[in-house]
Amino acid sequence: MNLKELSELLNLSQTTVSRALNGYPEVRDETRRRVIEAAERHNYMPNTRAKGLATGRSMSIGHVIPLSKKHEILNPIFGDFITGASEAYVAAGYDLVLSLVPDDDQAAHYRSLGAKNNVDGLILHGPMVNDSRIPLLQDLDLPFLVHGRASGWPEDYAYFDMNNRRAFERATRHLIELGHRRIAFVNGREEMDFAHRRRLGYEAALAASAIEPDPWLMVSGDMTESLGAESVARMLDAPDPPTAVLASSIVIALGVERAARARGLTVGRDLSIITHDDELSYLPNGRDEPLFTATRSSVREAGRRCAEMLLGRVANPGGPPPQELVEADLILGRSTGPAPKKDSA
Amino acid sequence: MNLKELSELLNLSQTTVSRALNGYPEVRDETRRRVIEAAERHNYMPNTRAKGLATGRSMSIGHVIPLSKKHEILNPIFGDFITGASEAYVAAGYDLVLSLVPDDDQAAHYRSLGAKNNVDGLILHGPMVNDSRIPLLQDLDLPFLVHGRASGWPEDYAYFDMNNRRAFERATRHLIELGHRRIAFVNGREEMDFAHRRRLGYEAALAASAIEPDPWLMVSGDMTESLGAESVARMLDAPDPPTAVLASSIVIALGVERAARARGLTVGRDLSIITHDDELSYLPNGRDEPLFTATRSSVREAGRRCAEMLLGRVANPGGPPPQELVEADLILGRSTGPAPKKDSA
DNA sequence: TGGCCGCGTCAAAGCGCTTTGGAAAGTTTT
DNA sequence: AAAACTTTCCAAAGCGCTTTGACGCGGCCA
Repeated sequence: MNLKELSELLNLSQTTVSRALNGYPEVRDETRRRVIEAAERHNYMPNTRAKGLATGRSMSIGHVIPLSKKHEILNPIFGDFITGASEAYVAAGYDLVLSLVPDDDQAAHYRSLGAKNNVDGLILHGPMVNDSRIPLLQDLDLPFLVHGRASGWPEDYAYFDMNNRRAFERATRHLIELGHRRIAFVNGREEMDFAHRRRLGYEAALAASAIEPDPWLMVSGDMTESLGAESVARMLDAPDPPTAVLASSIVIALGVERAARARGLTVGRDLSIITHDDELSYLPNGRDEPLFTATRSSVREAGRRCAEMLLGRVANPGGPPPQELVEADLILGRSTGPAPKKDSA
Repeated sequence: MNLKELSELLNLSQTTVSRALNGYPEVRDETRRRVIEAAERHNYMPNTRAKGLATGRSMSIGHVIPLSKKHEILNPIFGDFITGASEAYVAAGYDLVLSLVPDDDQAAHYRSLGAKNNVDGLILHGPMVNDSRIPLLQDLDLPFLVHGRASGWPEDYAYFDMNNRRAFERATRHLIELGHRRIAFVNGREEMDFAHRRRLGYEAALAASAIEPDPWLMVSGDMTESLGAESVARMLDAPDPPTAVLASSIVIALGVERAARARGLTVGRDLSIITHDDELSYLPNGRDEPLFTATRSSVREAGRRCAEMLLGRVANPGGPPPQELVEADLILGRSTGPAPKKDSA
C-alpha cells in the first residue's frame, strides 16, 4: 500500500492524503478522519526512503564505534549507552544506524556517511587524546556530538562528558584520607581520552598530598576482568604492595577482588578498592549498601542526554555547540576502609 | 555533489556515469576511468535514499531488541553479537539499524518496519518460548532470521541457534561424573527460549542419573552478578548445600564465586562451578587454563553467521529457510573438581 | 553500396513521497 | 451585488538515483 493507491481508494489527491496524515491545517476535519482511518485499516505508512528523499532528512542518527584491530574489545558500556540513546530516538521518531568501523578506515567511513547522506547527525564514541576525527567531522558539515572529549583540540564542538578527572581525583583523595599511601591504579588504555583524564586526576590527588607516584602501581590496558586480576596479583606479590586500588571499571574491580581473595586478603580491610561504576544493568553494584565504593555516573543516562542534545542540534543547527559536563557521585560501599597498620614500622 | 552535477562536469549523461560507477559493461574503459577518477576527486557517493528508492532495496538490516519494561536489562552478549554481525554487513555494504523496543509494542514496531520498508531484512533477538513475534513476522513478508529458536512453534523459519539443551546436559553430566549430586542451577529468565532449553538439559542429565531435581537449588532471573551471588549465598547457608553450581553466564558465575569465597570456600575444591561462556571480549575466561570450566560458544561468531545467513536469504529469497544449530565446546578449567566427601556420612 | 550488428551513449520514465502554486467553492466584507 | 477572503482540495514539479528503450556511429559481410 502506498500513497497513490491510498489516495485513489479515497478519491482524494495524494496531496490531501499526505497533508491529512502529516497534520497540516488545510484539511477538513472529516476528511482527515477518513484518511487516518483508511491508513490504519490498510496499515499504510509512508516509505521511509521516499519520504527522506523528498524532505532531505533521513530521520536517523549514526553511531560510529571504532573497533581497534589490535584490541577488538567492544567497551561493555556501549550497550547501556545505546539503550539510553534509543529512548530519545524512539520518542523523536528517529532510527539509529550503527557502524562498527576498524580504526584504520575511520576517515573514509565518516566521509562516506557525509557524502551518502544517510544520517542526519552522528555520535562519536570513544574519543582519543588528539583524536583526528574531530577536525575531520568539523569539515564535514554533518551535525555531530562527542561522547567524551578529545584533549588536545580546542573545545569548540558539541560534547557530553563526565568529569573523569575530578571523579578520580576525589576517589584518590578519599583513599588518601583513609590513610592509604600505596594506591594502585588500573586504568583503561590511556590513548583514550577518558583514561587520560582519569590518570591526571589520580596524579593530581597524589601530588596534592606529596605522594610520589610509583610507576609499578600504575597499569593501563583493555578493561577486562583479567587485567584487574593479573596486574594486581603481580603488585600484591611484589615488595611494598598497594593497600588500595583504584579501578577504572567494575569489570576490572571484579578482577582485583579476585586477586585479593586469592591471596586471602579481605577487601575493605586488607585491601581497599574504589572503582568507577557506569551503572551497567547487569553489573549492579548493590542497592542499599554497594559492594564497591565507587564514583558513579549512569552511562545509560549519558546515552539519553547525548541523543537529546544531538537531536536538538539537528533540529536547530545554528548557535554555539551544546556542551555538558556532569559530575560523578562518590558513593561509599563495603570495599574501602582505613589503611591497615604496617606490620613492620 | 550529486549525479547530475557530476555528469554535467564530465559532459556525460547521468545514465553513463551511473553505469560506469556501478560496473555495467556497456561503458568504454576510458570513459569509466574518467568517471571513477572524477567521482573520487569530488568525493561523490550516491545518495543512499535516492538509490534505495530507485532500486527498491535499502541496503540495511534491522536488529530489534526487546527491552522489557519490567526488567530493563540489556543482555551483555548483545554488544559482541553486533560486533560479529557488523563484520558481515560491512563486507556486504549493508548498514545496521538498531531498535530497542519496549516489549509491549513489539507487534506495532515490526509491522511498521515492514510497512515503512526501511530494512531489507531483520534479525530477531531474544526469542521467548512461544514467541508471538514469529507468526507475526511470517505474515509480514520481510526476510528475517532468529538468533535462537522459539519452542512451541514449528521450526519452519530461519534461525541460528546454539544447542543449549545439549550443552547444559553435558555440563550437568560432567558434574555428576565428578561425583556431585547436589547441583544448583542459576539460570536466566525461563520465559526466554535459551533458558528454557538449558533447564531441560539440566533436568535431563539429572534424570538420567536418577537424581531428584530440588527446586531449592534452581533459580532463574535476570542474569546479573548479584543474582549469582545472592541466590547461591542463600543455598550455601541452607541445610544440605550444593557442592556444584551450573551458571548460565560468566557474569552469574562471578557472583557465585563471590558467594563461595565469602564463605571461605575454595572454588574447584569445596564448590565446583560450570558456566556458559559466550566469549565476551571483556570477560575472557583465560587463555591457557580457563578460570571457569565452561560450555563455550562465541556469540560474536554467532553474530557473524546470523548476518551472513540473513544476507543470503535477502539476496536469494526462495527455498527453504536456512537453519543452523551449533554445539558448544565443553572446556575444562580450574573451577571444577570431584565432589567433596561428605563430612557426616 | 547497402544492410546489419555491436558498441557507447543518451533522454526520459519511474521509484513514493512532499510541497508549491493555483483554483473552485463557500463566506464575509463593502 | 461585487470584492475580498477562507476553506478545502488538486495537479504537477522535484528530491537523486536506476533502468528502459532508442539512437548514432563505425565496422563487417554480402
